[in-house]
Amino acid sequence: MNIGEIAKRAGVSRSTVSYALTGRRPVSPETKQRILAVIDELGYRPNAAARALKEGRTRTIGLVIPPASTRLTDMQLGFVASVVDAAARADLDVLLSPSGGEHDRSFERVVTGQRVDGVIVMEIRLEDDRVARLMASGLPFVGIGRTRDPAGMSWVDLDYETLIGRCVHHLADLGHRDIALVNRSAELVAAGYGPGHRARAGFDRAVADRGLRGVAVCCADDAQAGQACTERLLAEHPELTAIATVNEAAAAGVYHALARAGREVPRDFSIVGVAARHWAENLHPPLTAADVPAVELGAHAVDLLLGRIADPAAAHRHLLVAPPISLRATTGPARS
Amino acid sequence: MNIGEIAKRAGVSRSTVSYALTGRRPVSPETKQRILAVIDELGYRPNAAARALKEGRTRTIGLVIPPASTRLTDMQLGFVASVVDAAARADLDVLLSPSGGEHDRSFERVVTGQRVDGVIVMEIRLEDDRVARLMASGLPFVGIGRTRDPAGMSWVDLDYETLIGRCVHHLADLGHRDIALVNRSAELVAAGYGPGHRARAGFDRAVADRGLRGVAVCCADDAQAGQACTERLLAEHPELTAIATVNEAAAAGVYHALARAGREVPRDFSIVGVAARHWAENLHPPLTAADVPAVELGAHAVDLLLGRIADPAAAHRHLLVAPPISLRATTGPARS
DNA sequence: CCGATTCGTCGAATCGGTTCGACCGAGGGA
DNA sequence: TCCCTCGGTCGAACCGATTCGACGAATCGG
Repeated sequence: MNIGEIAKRAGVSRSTVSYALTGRRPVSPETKQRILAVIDELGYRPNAAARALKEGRTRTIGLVIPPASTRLTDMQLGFVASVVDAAARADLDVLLSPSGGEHDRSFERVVTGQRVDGVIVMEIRLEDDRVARLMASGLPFVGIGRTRDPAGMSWVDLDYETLIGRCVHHLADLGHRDIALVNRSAELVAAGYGPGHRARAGFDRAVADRGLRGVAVCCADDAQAGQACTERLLAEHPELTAIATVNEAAAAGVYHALARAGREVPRDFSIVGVAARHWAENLHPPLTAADVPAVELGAHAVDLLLGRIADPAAAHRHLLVAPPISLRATTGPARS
Repeated sequence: MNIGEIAKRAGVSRSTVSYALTGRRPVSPETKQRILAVIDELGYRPNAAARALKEGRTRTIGLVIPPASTRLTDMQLGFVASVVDAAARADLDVLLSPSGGEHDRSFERVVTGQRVDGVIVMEIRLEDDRVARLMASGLPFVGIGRTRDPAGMSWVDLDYETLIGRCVHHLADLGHRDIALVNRSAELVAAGYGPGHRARAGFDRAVADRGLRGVAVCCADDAQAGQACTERLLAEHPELTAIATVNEAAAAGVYHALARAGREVPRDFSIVGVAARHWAENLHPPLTAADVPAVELGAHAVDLLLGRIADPAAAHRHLLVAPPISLRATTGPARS
């Protein structure tokens, strides 16, 4: 089932079979026909390893994901799905590499074993070893997320700073004066997780700009934490009338805590966030939120990566998106 | 940066470098030391394609997932994560292949291009082309899920029939006489999706065994559909006092419809299901459910696959699990 | 009508590893 | 002392593709 077998059965040389398949040199119609017939009959496919060895590229990209121990959020899942999808459209395969935790052998294999033509890295920290490692290795890569100083890399990212700013302005426009930010988990923020820091910065700035009173808290990524966190918030700051959140996994808990506290949304209390559209729509009532365009970001990341693979010396590019807030059912005027 | 370069700098032949690395022939301590020093200095890693070509195996497994267009459920995500994790522990890489839809080129590449040593296939249908294709190809594979007649394959699966039977018995024990099954989507069931069919069969049997009145409906995989579906159910069958469900994504909608209908859970109405633990615990109130042991199933699938790769002629094995129902807060005695 | 292209094909080299057979020297048993 | 074994190493073959140089035949321009 290799190219030699095909050549023998078609009565030609191995190189002719290769040329018939790649079209890189002319082959007579009759010969080509004969070769293709044999290939079809035997179900032959070129051996990927042999081809990769000779061509020096694998037609595979790596996708570096957080380790399985940390559950993927709905948003992250959206990135994975869209990257896989976009790669499939470009006839690329995707090799998964959990990084962080104990799985750094996997990351090393992917980076250094010439297994992939390029890498997409998710969940980038403000200071990120993996980015440094990739830069040193010279392997083309694109970040979904960016480091503190991303000048030397290509990336796509959500503009959390602007996004949360918009959320705050939206609430301020509705008359809210006392608002809270429910951020991602304290561990993530402490570890230098970019979205956490940027959301905080955007919140602080917008609150100052509008002369509001703001309180920011961290919250683990699940509904229980969201509930506990909101209950504490309401107890310590009864004057609050609105919450902005970047923690989609906690949102259901926020709702629940408000309901138990007798605050009806959006009549007594407003919530606005950043979340996957699917997620926002499935909450009750549907969450007013900036819808994360995961499909667009993932596809763009693949595009950028293909560009870097084609020309590793080209200038770096990036995409920073700030999708508009979709008005759903969780924000309303502040009660005076 | 190839083995020849290492050999030259260490002053030995290429084969000696290879033996020093693999240990398949003795190498003197001094020589080995020298070689390792050079390797360390240059950061050399064997080229994966060359090794795969010569050895005839890739140290990579394929994971065939549903196409991105169909959102992964929390449970499916759990399988993916656990497979990736288990594979990483065995120093295997995972190649993702979305199958179905328009991405069958990806599936073909994986199966036929000798890119992987074996494949794990998720979301198997009662009649499944991919399984037939894999059997014909001779590539080792393991199903997460199984066909109607899975004798010729290795697989792991959840015993939905038993599981739903247990749910029904649990409800019957609590005195419920009129119960409904909220199944997966009509499209999935029509397409021969095993869990849908087996859940239905288990429901029907248990209902008959206990002399209950049961009604089974299909429901799309999201909260909105769950709500609509439950509202219809309550309108058409006001006598219902309990729901059993295998549709974790719809559960939040079921809750909401019940709340809007003024049925308090578990006082007026009971719900029991099959879901990821994480999911069940994050609902309010926490769902009484059989917790899907995704980690165990995924790890076992990888084990089975490694077994088949090691000995493709060995007898097929499988694992059918029916985890016990975790009592949480959504079932109570029927009000008489 | 002849030299220069072009077409169609072949053989051989190559990619970077692993592995087999062979060789040399040292040590052990008879 | 001789022969055999074994440790340690080398050179060459091989895995299955792509690609380069070469070569005969057909075609084209002048």
